[in-house]
Amino acid sequence: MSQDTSNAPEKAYHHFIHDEVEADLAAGKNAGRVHTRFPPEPNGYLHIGHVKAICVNFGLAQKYGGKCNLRFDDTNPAKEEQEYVDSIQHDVRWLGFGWDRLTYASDFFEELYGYAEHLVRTGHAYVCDLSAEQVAEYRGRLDRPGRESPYRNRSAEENLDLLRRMRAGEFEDGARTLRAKIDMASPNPNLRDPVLYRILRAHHHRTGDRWCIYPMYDYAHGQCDALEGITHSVCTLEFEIHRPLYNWLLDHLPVPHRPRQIEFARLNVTYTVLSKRKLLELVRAGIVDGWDDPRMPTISGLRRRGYTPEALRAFSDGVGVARFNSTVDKVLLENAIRDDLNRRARRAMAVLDPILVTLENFPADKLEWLEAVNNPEDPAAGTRRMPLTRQVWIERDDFREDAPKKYFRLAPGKEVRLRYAYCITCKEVKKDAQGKVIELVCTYDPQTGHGTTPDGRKVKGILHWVSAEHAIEAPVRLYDHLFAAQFPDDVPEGVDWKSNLNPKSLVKVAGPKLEPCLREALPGTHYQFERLGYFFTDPHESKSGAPVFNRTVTLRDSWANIEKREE
RNA sequence: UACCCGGUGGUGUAAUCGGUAACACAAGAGGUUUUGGUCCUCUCAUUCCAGGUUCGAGUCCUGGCCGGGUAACCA
Repeated sequence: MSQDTSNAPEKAYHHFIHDEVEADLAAGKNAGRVHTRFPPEPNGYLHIGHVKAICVNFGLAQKYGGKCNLRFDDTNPAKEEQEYVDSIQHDVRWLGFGWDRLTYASDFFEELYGYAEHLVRTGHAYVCDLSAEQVAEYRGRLDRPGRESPYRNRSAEENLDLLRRMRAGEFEDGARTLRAKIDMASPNPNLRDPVLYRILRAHHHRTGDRWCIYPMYDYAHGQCDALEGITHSVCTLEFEIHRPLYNWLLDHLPVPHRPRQIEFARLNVTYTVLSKRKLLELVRAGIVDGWDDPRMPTISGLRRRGYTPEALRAFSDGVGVARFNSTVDKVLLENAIRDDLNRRARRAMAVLDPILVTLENFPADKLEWLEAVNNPEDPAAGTRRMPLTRQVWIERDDFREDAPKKYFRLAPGKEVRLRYAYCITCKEVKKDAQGKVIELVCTYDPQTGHGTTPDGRKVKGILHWVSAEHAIEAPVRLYDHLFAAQFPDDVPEGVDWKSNLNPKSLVKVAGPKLEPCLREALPGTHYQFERLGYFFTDPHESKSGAPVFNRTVTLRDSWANIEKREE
């Protein structure tokens, strides 16, 4: 099992599945083996919810010196595609995990079919001629028992003949099914003679047109687990009610091994949706720019946004594993990436909404190079030099004509420091015809280099800036969460969940002014734009010498909190 | 309305055989700081309710209340 260890070791954590596994180990089960599997259906891209499932399954294998398979649950050819198979493998690897075996449920179609004949021969399954609607009707309701199918008591010989003819393609799609013979009165609907095989003429991404009958998830999953030697089949809570069927099948089949299903609560995160159906809808409707749009909660979207495998894994470990459905605050995800990038991202200056500052006592022909630290958290990152000239850009938000009480940035008559450079005092405000501030005339104090002041006066405000003469421009995209509502799914009857989309989830910055060193930013590089946030050069759209910056996440902004509170 | 599962601070998780509520994030207060970032310190719950067993209950029992899941020839 491979794992990226480029970062600090992740904190050890413990959850109830560890207890279960350890109890099995202590009881001497499975000859001390631990073997899990991550079983995605290749019908969409993996998202942050899968990150948790991946970390749990591969994590279990790592912790107990076991193995973990990647298994594609491809029993429904109508929905599954090779594109998804490829993206899933790529995402799992990128997250830092390597599987023991790569399998497909379809690898076992022949064995699965053999087991079906076994069930027929032993009188535990029958071919049913009821239509889908009739099956549903015969199944009864949640609070009412079902009725037995009139085909339930066919002889084993007849069933075997019909099953073989189903496989041979003698019947129309949907004409018959193979059903387990269990209990139509069971309070658990999964046990009311569940369908095991359906007739479906669809081209399968791996088996092509070899089969016209396909096993249902419930029938395939446990048997695949058994055939792969899986010891702990970890899945989400909604499969809990399927466990009796999972066990019933294993009880009635000559499987080589006995796996065990354990369920945990799937992950939910605020300000996003995590259902594949909805994500697909966003992609198909063109609301986002594909599965890897940086606003998508998909692994590929997060990657393009600038999230790192380490941050995603740390987030996953941090949310814990339990049997209680909960929704995690998205700030946990944001903090995970801030924490990681704080340590590794190089700093640079970028002014996104510029105002021109003219330093009236700075000679027009003077150019001064100032040393700036690349990463205060990592001395090995070294330093760089920034050019200072008579005119510089500063952030519009760093100037107020009428400064609020606790505002210690620039205002008329006030003094601030230009980071790594000198202290400046605002002398004059120039506006255009509409009253918009277009230029600030300031003086600089040449005695205030290197963070000092000659008289020891405190200058609290520190601004990022870029030389107007040297600034470069490049596309900068500010991403925010895709939905404006904390729980986008939570809409009243008849209201479209898409009405909760955040209209400002993507803002393209008009004329950013960037520090010249950023021109050389390579695709796929993390930066911190000081005082603003972490940015990532888009791996697809950046070209050498022409970077495109995606905002991964803003920096924590305690000033914004103060200002909000003061209102 | 049936069956199954669950309920610990604002959020998410902890708490060996029942032994006297921990951690992270958020929020608030303060300190350090040439990023209002980072970092450091402090503050913030009698564990859904009611009974019961016990020297002792978040952990066990009973009854309520609340939440989630389940009626695809989807996974």
